[in-house]
Amino acid sequence: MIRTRFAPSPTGYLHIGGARTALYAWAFARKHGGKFILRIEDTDQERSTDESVQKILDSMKWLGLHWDEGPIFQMQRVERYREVAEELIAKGRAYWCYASPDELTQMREQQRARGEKPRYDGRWRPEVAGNSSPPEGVTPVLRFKNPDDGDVSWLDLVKGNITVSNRELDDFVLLRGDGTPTYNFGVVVDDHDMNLTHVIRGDDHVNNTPRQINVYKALGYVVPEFAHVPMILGHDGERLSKRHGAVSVTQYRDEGFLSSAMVNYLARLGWSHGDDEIFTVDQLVEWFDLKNISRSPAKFDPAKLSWVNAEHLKLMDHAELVETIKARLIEMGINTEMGPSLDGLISLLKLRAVSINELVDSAHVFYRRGEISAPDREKFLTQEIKPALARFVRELRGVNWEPEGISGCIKETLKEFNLKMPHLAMPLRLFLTGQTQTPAIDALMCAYQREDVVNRIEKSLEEI
RNA sequence: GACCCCAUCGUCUAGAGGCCUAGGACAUCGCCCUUUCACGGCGGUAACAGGGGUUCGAAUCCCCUUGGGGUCGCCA
Repeated sequence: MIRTRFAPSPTGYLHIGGARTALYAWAFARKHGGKFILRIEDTDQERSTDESVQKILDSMKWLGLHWDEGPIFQMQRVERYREVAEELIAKGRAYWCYASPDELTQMREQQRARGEKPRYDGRWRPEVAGNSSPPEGVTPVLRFKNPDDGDVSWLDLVKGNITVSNRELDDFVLLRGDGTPTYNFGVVVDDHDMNLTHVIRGDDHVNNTPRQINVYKALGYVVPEFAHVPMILGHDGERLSKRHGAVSVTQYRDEGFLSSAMVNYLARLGWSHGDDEIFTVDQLVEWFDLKNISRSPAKFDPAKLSWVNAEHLKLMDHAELVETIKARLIEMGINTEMGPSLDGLISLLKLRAVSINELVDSAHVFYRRGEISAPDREKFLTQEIKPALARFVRELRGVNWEPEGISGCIKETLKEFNLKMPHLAMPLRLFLTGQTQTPAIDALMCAYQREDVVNRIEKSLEEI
């Protein structure tokens, strides 16, 4: 049984990069009929907040990344980490270190000054410190006794073979002064206890993996499979962060993006299934394979996300879309009964919109009597076209209320008065919406009730 | 600086030695459709980072260079 997890730290919102990693772990579990577990890594008491937990949960639910177990909070498992720590001490693979933070900072500065890689020098290893007595007033941390020689290597399911020399690793902290576990320790205990078979996580953890593998081995645990997913970069080629604009998942939701489009775009960013661009969540699950995850980092492209969203808008269930827009319009205090049929209107507008918000914006002008601007009035509503409009509205009463019928009526009037299309179409657009940019005038008029259109034109004519 | 990883159009990618005169998508440009704005249709510009090998043959394998990303915390 395949078991994967997503293990965010609740120190902010769920961003695009984290969401993609979660998506891959989720899709992999679903594809293989396994379980997907959510774990909250809240051992950093300073920065973790309940608010962040809620934001992350909300984002995942919105994306449809439902978890089978959890959320499991690490802070509720501190006893367990202590227990495993004791085990490590008993095995001679962990020891207490009394070096103060200042002392360590100084040590690293000196190493850097010498051009060396900053690393703990093992000054409190039993064989180094001997029986020297601990200094007063320092609460010790527990350190892992890393092997001195040899290599650590694993077959990464995304990146292939990776090897790191133990000489590059130092004795990292397992337990902080306050007894809470550090990331590299908690992760191993949890991933083992939760029977995870595949650890799918961000690229930034590649360097932590050899340390963790050493802990697995020291404890006699089975080492899981690892798959390190490359980061998502901003347009400038640097790691995606707040200064790159919208990077939180919920922000895209609030801007009117569809979760199906978000999932589609995120999945496609750094993963491929041939030339397929637009697909559903079900297709993603069916097609998903770690082998097809790209090994290099990808740049986030908002323009393509917009295109994907527009495509999903067209694909989405129409009735559901209409309901969504209707709810939003009602929220704005707009009565959708007074005006064109929303169903028909959305059919026209959704072909040109990128997001739900844009659709709401473009739809709402059809339900309020838009003021015609002075320049538009002067340009399009001239005395010359008044007779043509008067004639047109009379004819309108008798036409077949279909785009073809209306269009025929427009053309006949144009011919009779020797006018061009804009002479009629622009005033009609203004009468109905106050706007000059609308969908095709015949289809648009058809979305309204005939009586409504006739009344509006007649009333407007009086004002010319 | 040290270590790890990566490298095909501006961007996301297809490509697992001959199917590649390198395909698709977004973006961009042009034309058509439309006497509104879009959508749509058609077409164009545009890439194997460089240098060495291996091979009858290399975008695909190896090495070096260059470039990019990541990591070096009592953050995760």
